[in-house]
Parts: sequence; C-alpha cells; structure tokens
Amino acid sequence: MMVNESKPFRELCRENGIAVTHQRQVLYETMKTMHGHPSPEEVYAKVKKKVPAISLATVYKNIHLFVESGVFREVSMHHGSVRVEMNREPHHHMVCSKCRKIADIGEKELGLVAKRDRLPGGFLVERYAVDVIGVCASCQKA
Amino acid sequence: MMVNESKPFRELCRENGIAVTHQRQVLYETMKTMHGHPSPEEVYAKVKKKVPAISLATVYKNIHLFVESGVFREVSMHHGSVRVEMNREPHHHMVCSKCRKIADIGEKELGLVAKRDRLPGGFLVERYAVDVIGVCASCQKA
DNA sequence: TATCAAACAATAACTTTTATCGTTTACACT
DNA sequence: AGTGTAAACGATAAAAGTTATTGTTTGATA
Repeated sequence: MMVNESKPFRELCRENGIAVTHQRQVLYETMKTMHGHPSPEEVYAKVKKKVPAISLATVYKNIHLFVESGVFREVSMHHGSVRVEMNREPHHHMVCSKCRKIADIGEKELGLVAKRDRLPGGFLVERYAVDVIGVCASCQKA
Repeated sequence: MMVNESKPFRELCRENGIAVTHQRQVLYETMKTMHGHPSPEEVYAKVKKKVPAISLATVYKNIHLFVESGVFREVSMHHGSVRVEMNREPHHHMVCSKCRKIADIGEKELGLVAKRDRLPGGFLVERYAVDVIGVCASCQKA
C-alpha cells in the first residue's frame, strides 16, 4: 500500500478545526487539479465522477469553508445580485471581506498608475476596475 | 406649463434606438437620484412608489438596456455564480464586457503599482483585485 | 468500542434572473 | 389626427443559484 500522501490536507483541516472526511478530501484534491475560475456547479460535476453520491449542498458548504479558511480564494467578491454604479466620478471600490459592503474611493485617492490600452492576447482595454479587498472600520471593531 | 425638462433623456433614447416610455423615464430619473450600489430589487422598490404597477421584469430589462447603452455601469462584472480562483500565482483578471469570460494576467505583466495597507476611513487592506474590463480577442473579431 | 458533535445526502425553500405570452403603447407614416 | 406595426409592458411561470432543514451516517475523542 502507498504511503498516505494526504498529510498536508489533514494538517490543513486540523489548523482550521474541521474534520477530515472523504468527501472533503476528494473535493479538495479535485479542485486542486482544476484551472481557471470554476463555479460550484462545475466543481460538483467533476467531483461527482469520483464520489457519485455527493450532494451539491456539500460542495457549496465546503467551498465556503475553504474560502473562509483561505485554502481557496474567490474571484472578485460575489454580491448575490447585480449592482448598479451611481457614482459618476472615476473611482474604485473598497470591499469588506467580512460584511461584503462596498465603499467608493476616488481614483486619485487610491493612486494607482500604469494603464495600458492593450494587453497580452490582444485584449482591448476599456477601463480598470480595482476592488481593494480588506476589512472595513466597523468590522475591525467587532 | 413648465418647459419639458426631459430632453436629455429623449436624446439618450434616440441615440440608442429605444422608445421613450413612461416607465423607462421614471426609472431613469429615479436611478439618477440614488447613491451607492443599488440592486435591481432596491431600484424596483423605489420606482414602485412612483409607478406602483411597474413590473420587476421591466426594471431588470431596463437596467440591462441602460448598462448596455452605457447610461449606467454595473459594479464589478457579475458572473451569475460564485467563482473559485485556481491560479496560485499573484495575478489579476481581464474580463470581456461582451462574453464575460475571465482570463488571468500576471501581476508583473499588468504592472500596477502603489499598494497601501491602510485607506481613508480606516479600511484595512488585504489585497488588490484588479479587473481590467475590455474586449477579448475573439469578441473583437465578431 | 461507545459517545456525541460534525458532516452527510436528500430535498424543500428561497433568492435572483430570465423567458413567455397576451395586452398596451410609442412612433413612423400616412 | 388616424392607423399599422414593432417595441415595451405587466403578470407570471420557469430557470438558475444558493441556503436551510431534517433525518442518517461518520469521524474524533474518551
């Protein structure tokens, strides 16, 4: 029998105080092999091949866990619904990773630089949208 | 009788080849008075006070129209579902405003600068997430 | 090995968004 | 101003995404 190659995952679970379950481990290993920016559905589809009985809810719960633990990261903060921008001034956003509130910050105030209008792969730039992820003042207190 | 103050909106509609309807106009005027980053539900709630019979579907359809026409802009591109990041390297994203596909671009390749770890309002910075909005190569052809 | 909390599957419920469809309205053209 | 037609509307069903509930199974610890 092979030496157990799953030690890093067991440690990861211990660090975060969560149990090492079969589903969790397969989920983790599967996700590690994926590329790009998969949705929960896509992860579910792939994991189902190895654990056909797995539930979509389990996938969601564990993706949440992984993201909260910092094992994986989510592509730009998800706000549940579309949001419309009402601020006409050039600005960017500060998004709180705890409460997900969005606050504006003026482009100059943020002080980024270096805009190109063409990027590798022939991508034609319209604009830069910067989300500064962090913790807002009120969440820092709590 | 007052002079019709709605000329700019009529022009806006003409430019985009859409009809000037009562609902559309109230929606536009209402949204112009809003602040922050409202969701379609929030817009609906506010517009309903002026046009109680308006349908939520109308709100959605017109928000889409406005966004497509560039009258309003949406806060960071909405991808319908949560997306998990699989690229471990420090990088940012190029998001196509036509097909909404996300492609990675290395932090160094993009060449932004000027990171602060504290922003106005006491916001504690964890990281910068840059979405470069634009048109991908394949959408440029089409 | 027995205990108990945590995790699981199944599925209902909820939220957000889109599609359908019959009716009404705006606009171009008399 | 009157009329035809396509666009827009309201109502609502359906789809998509996510979360909550519940009874059962499993993992961690004694």
